[in-house]
Amino acid sequence: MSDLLERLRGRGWRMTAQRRVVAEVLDGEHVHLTADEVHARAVTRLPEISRATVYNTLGELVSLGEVLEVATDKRAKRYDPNAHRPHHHLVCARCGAIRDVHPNGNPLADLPDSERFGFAVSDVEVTYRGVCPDCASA
Amino acid sequence: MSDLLERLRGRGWRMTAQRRVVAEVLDGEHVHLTADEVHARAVTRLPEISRATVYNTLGELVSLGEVLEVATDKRAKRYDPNAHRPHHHLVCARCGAIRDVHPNGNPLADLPDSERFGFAVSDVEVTYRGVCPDCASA
DNA sequence: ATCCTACAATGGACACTGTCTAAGTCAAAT
DNA sequence: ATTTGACTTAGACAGTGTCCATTGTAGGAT
Repeated sequence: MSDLLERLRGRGWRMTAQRRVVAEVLDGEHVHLTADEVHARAVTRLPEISRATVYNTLGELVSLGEVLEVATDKRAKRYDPNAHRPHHHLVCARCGAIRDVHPNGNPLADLPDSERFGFAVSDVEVTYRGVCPDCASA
Repeated sequence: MSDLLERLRGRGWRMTAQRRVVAEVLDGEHVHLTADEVHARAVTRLPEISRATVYNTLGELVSLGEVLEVATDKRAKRYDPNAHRPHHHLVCARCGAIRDVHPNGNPLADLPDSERFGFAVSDVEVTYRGVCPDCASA
């Protein structure tokens, strides 16, 4: 994710130890942490980082389009660093595990004009639910 | 929605003034209230109804399959009484207005086995986002 | 190398959403 | 009318997120 740090610096983002740590924590595939989980992991690397800073930084990353907010469970928002390849989510109904998925077709095209109520529809978010292999065998 | 009350009574649901009021508040099409909005409206009809009762009653209606929980915005859960006709949602990105929509096709079929990660996929939820006519003209 | 200053971080208070509990109340079966 | 167990209540509590005044600092200017 050093390319992320590069991109951000190129946009005039002021680099601080806290922001670097947050970006590092978010690195990887199939990462979908809540803000407090990000904070917990960040603290192990930078003990004095505050919760407010993590929230602020996550909010900025979302505004910059580098990270997506995901509302798959109905509790906390989760943050998904995989913002540059469009994808949807598959969530385990029991344990909450989340995988990124790429369905066929284009759901946007499946919403006829008669069902758009005059909206300018620009985006669609698909959440599949099921039971993951671990929970099924338990 | 008196048919709802009938159905519930038929299932041995004990009828109380509070439950009746909650069910009445939820009546209608394109209704997607948060729990506290339901409480606010219920209070106008039954001033002493408590927040806990509204939460309990909504939870029971969800368990009974009479009302759906919807997580379209990332704040509070919303409750959708339109549980008997499957549908998805179209949300205004500015004002949060929500409409029920019925897209073509079956998104479940669009998730190939190779993208299921061994999950037993049982459900899919589609949220379209855009700008509603009111917000577009403002 | 040092200084400045605007931007960032801190931490604690606050707000919102939702859950829980103990005690009181009431619908409905008898 | 009585009884009983389910329902309701009020308020405390927990988790998530926001805000603000203060303090600290990155990075450009000197």
